[in-house]
Amino acid sequence: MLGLLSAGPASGYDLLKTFELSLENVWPATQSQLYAELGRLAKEGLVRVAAEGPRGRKEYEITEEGRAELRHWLVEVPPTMTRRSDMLLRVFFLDQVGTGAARGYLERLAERAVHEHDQLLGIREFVIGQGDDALRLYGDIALEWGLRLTAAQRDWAEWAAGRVAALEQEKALEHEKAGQAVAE
Amino acid sequence: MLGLLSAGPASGYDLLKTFELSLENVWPATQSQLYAELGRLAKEGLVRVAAEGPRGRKEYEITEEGRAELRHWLVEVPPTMTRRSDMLLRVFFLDQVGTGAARGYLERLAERAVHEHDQLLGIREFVIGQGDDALRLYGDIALEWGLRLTAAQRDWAEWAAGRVAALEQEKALEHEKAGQAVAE
DNA sequence: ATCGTACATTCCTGTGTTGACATGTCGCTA
DNA sequence: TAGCGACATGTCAACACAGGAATGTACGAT
Repeated sequence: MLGLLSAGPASGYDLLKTFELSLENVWPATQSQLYAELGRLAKEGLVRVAAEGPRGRKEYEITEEGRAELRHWLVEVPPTMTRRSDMLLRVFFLDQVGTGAARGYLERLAERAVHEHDQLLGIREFVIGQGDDALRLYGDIALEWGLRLTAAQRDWAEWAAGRVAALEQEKALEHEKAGQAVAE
Repeated sequence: MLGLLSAGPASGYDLLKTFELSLENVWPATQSQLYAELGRLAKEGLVRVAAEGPRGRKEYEITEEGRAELRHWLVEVPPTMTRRSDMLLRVFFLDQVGTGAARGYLERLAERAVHEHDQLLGIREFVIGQGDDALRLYGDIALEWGLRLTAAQRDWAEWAAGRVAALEQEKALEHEKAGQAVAE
């Protein structure tokens, strides 16, 4: 929120829209959180109510302290790598459902990755050439991350489905062999 | 937890160790959560206390209902893609700190990705050839995801740092030109 | 003039998550 | 045999988060 306000003053409602439209991919937030956080930030002096508009609108702006805190967070606080992926967690237990269903799961992951990749391409077309040099660059860099991630996800899921298919084949062969042995 | 118990009975303490050792990368959990969840699962009939050992040890085992629920979750509940990456969120606001610091941030991301990649390679060496066919396969698939993710992260961060460096150059040139114009 | 929609905020409930604290047992070894 | 370290479970307070309900205002179109 400090980041968004650093680009100019906005109300809680404005910020909410921004989260829904452009930031939901990297940091979803609900309105309860948002308004609560605005209050907290105001109490800490990192933001301030700059103006009150119609409909009880309170326009917030970032303070110098807030800007300093933002810069501090950006460069000095070590980023925490996102863990906790239920998509990956399931992979660990995929042996519980047999090779067929496991392969299906991985194939669906691949499809999904392709779908998300396409959506990101659409966004890129849409935002192309908007904003000034610096803003465009960093937006572009973030988008590129999504593009690479979804591409990697697709490749991986397809590769994994292939590995499972190989195991399936192997098992089928063994089974056949065992059947022959019994027949002899 | 149902997944872990599907491989055989274990106590809360055992599960805790497993989370710390092998699952912390995809799904960290604290002991308070763990014991609370075990109680909840027992109340719902998805797990059952199979035996009581020394030191008050309670060995849990998965029930048929639990196994069914696990299978249900694995194949029918749509996986939620992990969003919320503070690493990526920062990128959006990197124009607040200037090109130098921004480039530094991205370069550190690249280093970090290389480091994590190496750690995963170490884990792969360590676990190679453990477990039966199916278990090894799915563990391997999960590990491969980490490998590909960290590799993509490194490539991306290096590429992004390059883009920022280009912008830096461009700005320096403009500045120089402006200086010349003033001098003339 | 009025009615629907978008604007705008606040509060509430339930759940997930973390971290700390409390409590106690068993087995080994100095 | 005293004590340490690993084993083992349980509880609590604080906070983050999601979803929704309640409330009201202003603007634009018919």
